[in-house]
Amino acid sequence: MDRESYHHGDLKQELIHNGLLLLNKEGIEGFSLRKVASMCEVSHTAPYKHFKDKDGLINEIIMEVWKKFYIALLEVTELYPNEPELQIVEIGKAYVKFMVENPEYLKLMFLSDNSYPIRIKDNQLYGNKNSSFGVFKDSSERYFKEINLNKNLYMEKTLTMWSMVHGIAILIIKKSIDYKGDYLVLVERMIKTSI
Amino acid sequence: MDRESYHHGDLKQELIHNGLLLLNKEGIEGFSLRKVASMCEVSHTAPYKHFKDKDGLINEIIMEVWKKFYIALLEVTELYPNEPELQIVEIGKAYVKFMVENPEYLKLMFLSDNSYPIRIKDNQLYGNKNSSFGVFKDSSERYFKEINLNKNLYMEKTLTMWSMVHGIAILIIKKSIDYKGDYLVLVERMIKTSI
DNA sequence: ATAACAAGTTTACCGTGTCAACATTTTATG
DNA sequence: CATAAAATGTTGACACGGTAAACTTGTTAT
Repeated sequence: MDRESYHHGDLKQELIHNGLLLLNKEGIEGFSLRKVASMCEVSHTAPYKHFKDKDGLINEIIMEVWKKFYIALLEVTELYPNEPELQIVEIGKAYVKFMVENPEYLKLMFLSDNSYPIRIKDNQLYGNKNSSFGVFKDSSERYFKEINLNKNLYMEKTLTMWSMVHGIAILIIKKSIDYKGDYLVLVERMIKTSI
Repeated sequence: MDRESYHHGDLKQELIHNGLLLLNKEGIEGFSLRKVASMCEVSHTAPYKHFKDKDGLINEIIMEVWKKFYIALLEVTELYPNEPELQIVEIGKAYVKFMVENPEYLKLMFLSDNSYPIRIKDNQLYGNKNSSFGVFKDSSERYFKEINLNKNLYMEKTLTMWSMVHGIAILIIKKSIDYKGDYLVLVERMIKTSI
């Protein structure tokens, strides 16, 4: 203990921050509470004053990742306001790019149940505005309106494309696809095919 | 030790078998080599005579799961020989059904890299005959031939649909979709939309 | 001023993965 | 057939990691 003050100041945030670093470096397998604590230079049980247990910390880290993801998608849509078709393609590419650049994130997000589930009712989709899917749904439905698509097909089409982007990202990350080209080009072709 | 013979007989297979049971019961988090060993009534280090380490056992279990999956997909295609369109829909449904019935499997298969990656070369897909994707690709390409689809589109279309099925399965398992209906009906609609 | 609370630390315990050394059975070789 | 080697078990020990309990130090409120 050579901290100037006994109390740390903002340990909770620092634990989340360092936890994310550790996860990126060592993956979920190499992640341990004790390592994170030591990165913050506190004793190995200090985290328990801020999180119920290991999962408590991990869950907060995951929420952080979801937020980063949501922001990444939102940012690209804002680059092309009023061009929903372009937005859709760019969201798909941003999605894959995000996952390829942070392969560990996918595992993380995959660990916990999504806190903003997509609701389907009466053949209609309800996505939370603040969710990544919400961002996608907006663009998608604006595009469908633009091309005068039959409203009955909105749900299937949107869900199909979202699933597709979801799926292709996973195939790429999991190295289930062996492709010697730019994945983003592939994603673009796939989205345009299914649009 | 109250086994009649010192040697077990077929410990390796029994470890895989019990390991799969344990994974289904407790999930990957609750899985431990020592528990599996005790299920087989051997000492906690006996597994090391058959597997390099914990991952060694888990990997063999995962291969087992991939095999079950492949067989499940193959079986439904054999129900509808010479009806590639139906096959495609049924493969999609079987895929989702398999994952919904065994949610733990998805996590497992997701853990390791796929040993039969889909190769893309010169705008053409190469999937191993003995892989789940291979089964799908066959039906898909037969269908495209049937409807005289432009050959240049085979790759995108097939990959798009496979990704879509992949994605929807994950959305459902992860409870990212909140839908009060039969998921298989939803999957069927989605596939028919994108076909 | 001081009691209550928040946020640290130390210690201890248990479960787990894994290594090394030893035991028993089976198989191969002269 | 005998016996050495290989295969397959067991025991014991160790380090790591999660977590609970008891204790300490600082901060805040009365």
